[in-house]
Formats: sequence, structure tokens, C-alpha cells
Amino acid sequence: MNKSELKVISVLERVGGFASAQQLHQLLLRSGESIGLTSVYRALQSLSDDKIVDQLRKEDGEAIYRLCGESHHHHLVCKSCGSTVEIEGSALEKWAKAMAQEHGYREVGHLAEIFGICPKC
Amino acid sequence: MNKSELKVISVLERVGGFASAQQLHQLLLRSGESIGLTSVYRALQSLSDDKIVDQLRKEDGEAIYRLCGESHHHHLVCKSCGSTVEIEGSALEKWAKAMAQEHGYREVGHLAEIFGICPKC
DNA sequence: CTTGAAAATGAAAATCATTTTCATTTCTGC
DNA sequence: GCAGAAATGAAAATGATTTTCATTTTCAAG
Repeated sequence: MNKSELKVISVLERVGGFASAQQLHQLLLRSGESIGLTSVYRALQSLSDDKIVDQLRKEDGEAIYRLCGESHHHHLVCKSCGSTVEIEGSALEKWAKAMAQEHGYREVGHLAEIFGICPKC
Repeated sequence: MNKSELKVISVLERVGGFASAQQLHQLLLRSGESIGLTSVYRALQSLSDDKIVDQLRKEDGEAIYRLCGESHHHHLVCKSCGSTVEIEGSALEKWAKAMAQEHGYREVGHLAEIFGICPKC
């Protein structure tokens, strides 16, 4: 576990959810760390190999990462103004777990977001 | 529905499963069709917008496409081999609707995928 | 059958996340 | 301190996808 990996883990802890390599790099720079984008990619790759972070893909193909096993929440995002509300997802968790079990999948995670137009817009 | 889209649909029918844009382009050329890679991408984009093909991502970020199965559904994706299972999401729909209503959101849509490791891997 | 505007087409250039290269710096154990 | 190994990051390379733009095709109206 080298310096870059420690830095990346710490910023992932701060973020608490999914983020892309480029976002994480920006966050690290903004918080005063000195680290190259290359090292962020290398750290994420290595952490992913070691099952310390989950990696998946957004619809546009960009990779996003988060700490494994982190308890997480979901977002309700306004399509118009972009404001977000954190929402509770136990029903969703149950659904995901049931579906995965039904098909024999292990090490299960999920990604879910709800979009709509908020009351103000 | 233009010529390119028809050609792409026909090759997708022939393939019967997922294939990348580049693979589809090669297959079309090999079977004697004259079509540019650009047009393959454009056709896939348009067919995807029209919900005629499903688009998703391999682990390496490359997009793969196939003719849509029937109704609105979600995917259970294997992080290791990329195989997917279409799953039923009525529990998810209910959750999304309830959460949106609770916060006064309108015109609601959602995005959800479950990922894990399939029984074979 | 013309004509002209709109749609379609594709080659080449641009984009952009990610990976690779490679020269330099930092650790390590001795 | 010192040699070799590991880590680092800037810059170049890669590769899928998108955009640009000039050309071709389609097709309805005259």
C-alpha cells in the first residue's frame, strides 16, 4: 500500500459514494494534496484488483469507483435545477439482494438514481 | 428508419446477442454491405434512443448492443465475464414512485443496475 | 422529367478517458 | 552512504466514440 493508494482511499472515504478518477484527482488537488492523474488511475486499478474498491461504468462509459462494502444512500435528482435529496433505500436493497440471490450472483452491489422534477421547478 | 438502421438491425438479428459497434461494422462489411463506421454508430445511437436496442458497457468500457427484449427491465451484470440477466423490477418501480412522491417530484424516471459475480465465475 | 431542399452518408479530424512510456525521485535493506 | 527496487508523474500513445463538413441520395412539388 503506497502513498497514492492511501491518498485515494482517504478521498474516497470523504466522498462516501461513487466518483470518477478525474473527479477524485480534482478533489485531491483542491484539498492540497500533490498527486498526478496517472497515480490516481494506478491506485484505483490496484485497489480494484485487491477488492478494496468497486469499479463500474456509467452509461457514457466513464469508470466510477467507491470503497467496497461502504453503506450508501441514493439520490433523487432534479432534472431541471440539479438539486438532490438523499433518500432511504432499504426497499431497493432488498430487491437487489433478492434478484441477485435468485440468479446465484455473489459480491453484489448496485447503482440506482431517481430523476424527476422537484417541487420548486 | 433509414438504410443504415435497417442494416444494423439485420446484423443484430443475425448475431442474436450483444456485439460492439466495431464488431457489427466488420460483420456488415464481411457480408458484403457497404457502410461506414460512422453510420453504424449513428444507427445504434438512434435505435438506442428509440428503445429498439439495449446498450450497455463491458468492463473495459466498450459499449455493446443487442435488440431489445420486450418491456422495461433492468440488468444483473456480472463484473467478471460481463454476462447479463434481465430482471423484473416492479419492486424497484414502486420504491422509485414512493420516494419521488414523498418529496413532491414529478416526471420521474430512474436508473438502476445490479452488479455482482455470476455463478459460473 | 427537373429542381431544390432536406436527410443521409462517410472520411477525416477532434475528443476524451485511460494506458503506456520513460526519465526522475523516493524507499529499502545492507 | 549506496545500489537496486518501487513509486511517481509528465508527456505521448491508444482506442472507442463523436463531430465536422463536403458530397450524395431521396423525394415531393412544379
